[in-house]
Amino acid sequence: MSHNTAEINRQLRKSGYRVTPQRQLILDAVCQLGDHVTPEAVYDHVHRIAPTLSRATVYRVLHFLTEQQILAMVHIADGRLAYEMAGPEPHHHLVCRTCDSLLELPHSVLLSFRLAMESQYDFEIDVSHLSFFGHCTDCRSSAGA
Amino acid sequence: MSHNTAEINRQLRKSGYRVTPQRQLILDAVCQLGDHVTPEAVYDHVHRIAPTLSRATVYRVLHFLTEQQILAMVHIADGRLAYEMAGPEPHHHLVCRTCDSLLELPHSVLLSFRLAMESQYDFEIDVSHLSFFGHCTDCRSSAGA
DNA sequence: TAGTTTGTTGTAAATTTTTGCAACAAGAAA
DNA sequence: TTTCTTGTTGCAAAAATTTACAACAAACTA
Repeated sequence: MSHNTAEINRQLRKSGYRVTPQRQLILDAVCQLGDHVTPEAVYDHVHRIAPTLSRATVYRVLHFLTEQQILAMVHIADGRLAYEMAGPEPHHHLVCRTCDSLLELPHSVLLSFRLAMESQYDFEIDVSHLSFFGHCTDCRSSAGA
Repeated sequence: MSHNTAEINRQLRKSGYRVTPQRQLILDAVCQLGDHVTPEAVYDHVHRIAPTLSRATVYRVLHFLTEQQILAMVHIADGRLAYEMAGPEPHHHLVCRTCDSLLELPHSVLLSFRLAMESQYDFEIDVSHLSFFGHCTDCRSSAGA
């Protein structure tokens, strides 16, 4: 848990948005809860602190903070969504379809791929976060075959 | 629309599953409706033909056919899910976030990336379909900056 | 073809996520 | 501090997705 609150608040106000207690609570929650935080986990967490804070607000704020690039949207198993802090250094995930484990992928391994798409297709891939699905070491070896 | 019905049916029965009219209708629908078919689009389509076919069945069958690798799950914008036929020839998409255009990516450009993940992380990426989001040539040049 | 097994479906309810709208309140200005 | 504008929130309802369970029916066997 360590985001520059002052800087984020300045950024929001500068863009004409407001800094509300709800937004701060939700941002803190994602920050504290870690790498792939589900909306429900955020709601459970903030609801203890602010019982009137509604689910609708959780969803809206998560979406909003993602648009502001303060959070990043993460695809976890079976098409579910989660969120995490959007650090200055993007990272990505290898998601195991069998055991749902997440493996972090450093941004560097995607740079060449991104450059290739840019030079070959003149297409600029948004790499704030990517998830790749497949099967991890353990599940592959225990799958028989 | 051209999937080998007989072969698929044989595959299902061999695995102990059943070939039902609902499954065939839903598979046909995805096939006809093309790339990135949403559950709702499937439901609208099959519901005209079989009014009693329920939404629950649509969701269940889409999930089931994906597990059987007959369909592929596709992530479309803002975390929504869609489906398409999982052909023997995987292909991928560059999805423009501005104009929604689709650019097809031949499977070959992903092979080296996939091999890298396998050798470096011992993780086997499922590449039946991948979507990358970003911005295409046209939208990048007209976006100013 | 009739009988049996058990995978599937439809219904309805539970969950999850989104949305309309009136009341509220953050931030700017006076 | 008070006032004003309008971005935000909470509520409740709508929409999307999942799940429990009894009835149904696909596929196998005789």
